[in-house]
Amino acid sequence: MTGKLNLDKLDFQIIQAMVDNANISYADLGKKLFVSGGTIHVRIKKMQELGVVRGTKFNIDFKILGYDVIAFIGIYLEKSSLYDSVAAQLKKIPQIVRLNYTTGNYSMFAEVVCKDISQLKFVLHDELQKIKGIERTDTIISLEESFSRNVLVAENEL
Amino acid sequence: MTGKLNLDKLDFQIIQAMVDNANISYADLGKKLFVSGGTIHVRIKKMQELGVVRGTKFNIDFKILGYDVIAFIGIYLEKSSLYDSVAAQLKKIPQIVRLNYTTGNYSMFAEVVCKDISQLKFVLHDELQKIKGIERTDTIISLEESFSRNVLVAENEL
DNA sequence: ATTGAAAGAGTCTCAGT
DNA sequence: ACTGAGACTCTTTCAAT
Repeated sequence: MTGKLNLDKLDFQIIQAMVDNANISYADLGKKLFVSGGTIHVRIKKMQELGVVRGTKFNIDFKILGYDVIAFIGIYLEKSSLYDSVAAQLKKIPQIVRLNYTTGNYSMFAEVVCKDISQLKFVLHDELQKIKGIERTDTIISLEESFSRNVLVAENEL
Repeated sequence: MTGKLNLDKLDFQIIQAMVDNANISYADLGKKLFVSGGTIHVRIKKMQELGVVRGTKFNIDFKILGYDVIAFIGIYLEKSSLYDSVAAQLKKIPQIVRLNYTTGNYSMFAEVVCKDISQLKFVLHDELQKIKGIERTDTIISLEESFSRNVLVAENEL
């Protein structure tokens, strides 16, 4: 699936430099990596065409905005064939920001972001209980996020 | 903590427009929101000063790069006072991209991103077993990510 | 493939409202 | 607080290597 991407050291260096902060200019990044700004541009264009670079995103501090309650919900389904139907219903709940189909302790695993505990309670007691096909759920509340980072791409290639 | 942020409808509209794709220009975004490009600029500058907007990030498709094995690890500690020491050791494992201190089924909850199952096996069997203070772990492997999105900011304010 | 420079587009500032 | 225009910086293209 990954096909022949043929990325070299410079490509990975560009990804590493921009993945957490894309504010540096091509000219400055070129200086840092000992190539011209034009080369940085060509490489990024190539990676966009390959689909490796999808674009840029705003980096928002949701905590400051008041969204500081994070919880994980492990979901047991009555039958695993109910996955698609339950997933569609979970997607309608805006506080659920991520959903994975999993193997191990749970059939599905969701991440929830809320403004406060009462909103979380609402999601768990009101929204989730409405959904048919869920046998039971385990709630894991995050008291603190120790760290969150991107996978370090090409540890070996550099 | 969140203090008086005093963000209005326009600020939230800007966040919503830029959080998933920050490539639109201030002039074009201004047209869409019926204000001038200069106003968009002032608002974003204000939100950067407030710390709400941290900057921009490259949006990378890690799956295309070959990082397509995602797993979650629930960790039981021997004593919860070991949290800081265990967290410091987990941070040294590059495949662990996120760690939360949790209440509920587990003491800690980690997310792992690997290139393949054998790399995951290495993290679980070799790296994790070395760490003192971990009683046992549950591994939840993601077979498929149904969706992943940002929290919808200010559902009520808009 | 990379470079350096020119053209085009975007950001940033500011005087006026 | 918003606007529009000018100054400035960055991106993008391209001929030359």
